[in-house]
Amino acid sequence: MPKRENISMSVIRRLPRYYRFLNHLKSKGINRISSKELSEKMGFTASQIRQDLNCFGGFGQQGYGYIVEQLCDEIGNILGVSNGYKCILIGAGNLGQAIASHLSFETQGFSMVGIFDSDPDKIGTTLNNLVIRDIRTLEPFCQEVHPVMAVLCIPRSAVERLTDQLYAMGIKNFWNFSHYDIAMKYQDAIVENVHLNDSLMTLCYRISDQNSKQN
Amino acid sequence: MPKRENISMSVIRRLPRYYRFLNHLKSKGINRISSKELSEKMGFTASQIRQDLNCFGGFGQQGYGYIVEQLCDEIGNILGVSNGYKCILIGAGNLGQAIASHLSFETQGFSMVGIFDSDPDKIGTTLNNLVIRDIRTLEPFCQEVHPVMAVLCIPRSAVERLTDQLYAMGIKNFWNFSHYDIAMKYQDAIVENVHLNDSLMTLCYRISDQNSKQN
DNA sequence: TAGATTGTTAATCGATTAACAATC
DNA sequence: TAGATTGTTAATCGATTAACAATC
Repeated sequence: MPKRENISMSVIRRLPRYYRFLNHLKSKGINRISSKELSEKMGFTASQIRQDLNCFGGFGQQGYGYIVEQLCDEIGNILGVSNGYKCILIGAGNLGQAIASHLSFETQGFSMVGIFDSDPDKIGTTLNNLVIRDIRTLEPFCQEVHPVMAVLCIPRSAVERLTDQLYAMGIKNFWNFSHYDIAMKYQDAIVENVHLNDSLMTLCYRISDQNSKQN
Repeated sequence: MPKRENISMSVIRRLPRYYRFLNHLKSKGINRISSKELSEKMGFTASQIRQDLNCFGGFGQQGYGYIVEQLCDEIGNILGVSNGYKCILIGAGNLGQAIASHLSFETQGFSMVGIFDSDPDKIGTTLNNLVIRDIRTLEPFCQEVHPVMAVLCIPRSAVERLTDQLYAMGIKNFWNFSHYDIAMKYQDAIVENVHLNDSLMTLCYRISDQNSKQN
């Protein structure tokens, strides 16, 4: 199997884009593609594409290119899209609801098995075919079901205590929408942060910057 | 004023983190901080912090450090947090609702002035104190109010036509939650993408990768 | 003044791009 | 076989880190 040794985050973050684009090509019935064609359509360089792919193995054929479906499957395997890791959602507010219903977790490598909230009005109602459970029942639930990842859609103030609890129960992988810095406290945790505020402020900077240059 | 010339995205993406952390220090009543202290608390190197800040000007005092409130204000200005750029939200589904209510746009440099959707059940109802308008009234609205940024919370299939329309009306800045590649088509657009699926798949890769290493 | 810490230049490290030999 | 395109090595570019002179 692949060579794969300390792949850089720069490469890893491009994998989903390749996967998505190859799926798109596949659905259009395209069989074969060269790194040059891919580069033009995706806005990378052909060199980078070949470098990236060769971190994991030689998936192409010299003089021919890559077979779309095969490459797509390979990248899917590398990403682990069919692993179905059990995950739970903490916080069924607006954002939690959006996350739960917007993403088809099944096809992205995860399977949502539980949703938790502390709001009595929400507990017992259903979201995305799952009952919203009382956050106080988190521990017995985890002991029985053993989820491996938690999606954190709760305010920063609530995150510290909850991550402590989750970490103690063996959940060390987080998709974190709060601004609490989990990776700083738990060095061996795998944390993927989505900082919407930061993203928005970056956009703000870029608009401001362009405006100031036009004067 | 600042030197600021072709700041790299790496630097720009760290600015919101500085801003957030300095606000936090300010709220704790801390007056002064050195790059060394900041580096330990934020997980950057002191060198990097000084390099980053000096892209925009010399905000510190030799032998003393930085005055928290002053530095915070400077970064806030650089980001343009009080610019109040008018923006509109397209798509009031789960994600759009979450975005609209989760973020206090006023304090992030933007002011939400309109929400649009095509669903008759949603049109006319209110969200975050704004009436959800018929997407067909987008053009007259924009001609009157002149928003400068659009938040796109609509499916990929709807984005192409809509961005064409928005671009034609002079809106060239986008906070894009879909997977349609706006920047590829409109070279002069400023696009901030939030690709939740990609983020999730990256997490999936990292979990899979660690698991495979433990065997 | 002496000590501390900045601003800035130089060195290192890593990521991207270019070049080309291998080979389908 | 000739042409095309990969896999891979070498060159370039950019970002991070280290070092230190300037100075509060």
